[in-house]
Amino acid sequence: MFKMPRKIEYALMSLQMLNQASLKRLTAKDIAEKLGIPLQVTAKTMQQLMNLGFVKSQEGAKGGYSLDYLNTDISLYDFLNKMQETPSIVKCQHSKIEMLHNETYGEENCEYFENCKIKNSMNLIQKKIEKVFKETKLTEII
Amino acid sequence: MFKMPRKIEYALMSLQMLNQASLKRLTAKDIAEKLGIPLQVTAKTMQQLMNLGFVKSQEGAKGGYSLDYLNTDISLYDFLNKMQETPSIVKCQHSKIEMLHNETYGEENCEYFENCKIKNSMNLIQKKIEKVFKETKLTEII
DNA sequence: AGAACTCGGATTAAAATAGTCCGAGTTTTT
DNA sequence: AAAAACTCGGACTATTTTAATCCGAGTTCT
Repeated sequence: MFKMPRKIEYALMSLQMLNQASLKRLTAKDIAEKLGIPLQVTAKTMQQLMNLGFVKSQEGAKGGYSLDYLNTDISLYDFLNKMQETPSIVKCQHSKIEMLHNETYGEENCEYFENCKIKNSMNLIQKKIEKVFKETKLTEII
Repeated sequence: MFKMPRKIEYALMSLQMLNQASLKRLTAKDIAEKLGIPLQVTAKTMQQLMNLGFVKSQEGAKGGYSLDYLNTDISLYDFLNKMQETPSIVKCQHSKIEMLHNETYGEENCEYFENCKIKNSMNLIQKKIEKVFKETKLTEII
């Protein structure tokens, strides 16, 4: 349990490679081959990173991706959020996070919410987990 | 991401209810109805908790379950392990944990292991997550 | 014009998770 | 002794989530 989605791993590994390449541009193919990740998957990942502003892209021949250093100085927590991933150990915690994103979830997101006697404890753990991700900087990883 | 399996939630909620019932025995049906969890699922959960020694069972009419206080004084981390759940944020971390259980996994459990440049950072985060679960006692939750 | 790229929607495959079914055994009650 | 009220546990099915692929289109360099 508690596995990160592969798309997050792919994103982090790709960002790391771009960071090491410094100003040099790398194509999705370059990255895919060096890491051993399927090209199509890498391409998709790069596009998402592009849309979120973590990398800059250059289309066409001689094109490729380079790191956008301006936007990498954030916490892993914020990075995950931007990648549409929210670390939430139980459903009722997830709904709280989603609400920040203006989704229409209530705490009743969990069908057991009313009779649940462990939610306070879960909330405590949730906070500690969040703390770990908030304390970790993206730049420490890549 | 990072959701706990429902079977863990069910187990914790059930243990909490048994704890509150103190010495009184509760049937799977009692627990299922009060919590709103399907009976079959609750029954399965209770059996697992029984096999692991967290609860004592009495078969037949007037039977049911009661908490085995002797075995509840452990960390949430150990509880999860016994329930066959290992909090591991990435595959290569998971393999390490599995090895403690004498499974035949290597670090190559992850196909990207060799070229992966983020595994050290992931390991650091993994350790912090583990710490949270090791510091939390089962008795604090139930 | 052609080669080498990125863009992004749509689809499909695979895996993990959750829930159900059902026959059997045990203990109390009538 | 039979019925009722339970637990036991294997096998199965459904659902959801996650991962991977397909493919037509647009951009830039040579």
